[in-house]
Amino acid sequence: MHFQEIIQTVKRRREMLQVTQEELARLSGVGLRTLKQFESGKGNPTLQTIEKIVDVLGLELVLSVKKISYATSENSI
Amino acid sequence: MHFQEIIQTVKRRREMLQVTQEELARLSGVGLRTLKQFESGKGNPTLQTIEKIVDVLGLELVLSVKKISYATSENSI
DNA sequence: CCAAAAAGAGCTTTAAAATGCACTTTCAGG
DNA sequence: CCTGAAAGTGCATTTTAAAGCTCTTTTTGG
Repeated sequence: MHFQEIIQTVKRRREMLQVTQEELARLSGVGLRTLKQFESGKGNPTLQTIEKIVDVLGLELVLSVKKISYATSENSI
Repeated sequence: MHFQEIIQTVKRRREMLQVTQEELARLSGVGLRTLKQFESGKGNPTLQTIEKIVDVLGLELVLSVKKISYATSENSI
């Protein structure tokens, strides 16, 4: 899952749960500025920061074996 | 997947592939010191740094919905 | 339409990550 | 056993993340 995909997933999840950035920041104990930077793709947060954020969203970061991507067809998840 | 689990997974994968820390550092373009810090649990790398490392190991970071953990039985993966 | 909420963005300071270098300790194989 | 390789660790410097504050722009709902 590329960086951008992680960002989009987090953002969508937050919107789906109807949580504002400010609320998520507060609930996760992460700075609002940090969250904004992350969601806008301008940040590069540490693992611990990301874990805090995704935890509140009921998500988790998982390591898995990379999916094989075929040259011609890039089937989205 | 908690921080520690991610660390252990990366380390095990590296060992499984019989790659030294030095080689992995080189192949991933991450500093050797950074990798060592990470594997020893003393570092807290950024998302981009982690992605570089796991990429070389044929792994990827994925966001998934958190698994429900039952109170009494903590079944490992 | 309008006002409040939410998101976007600039700025600055502090803390921490990244990393090269050198040295020590542990491990593995001959 | 011994030696080289690999891993562990201290240190210092540079770069970057974290985050609070403020202001601007966009969005939303009445």
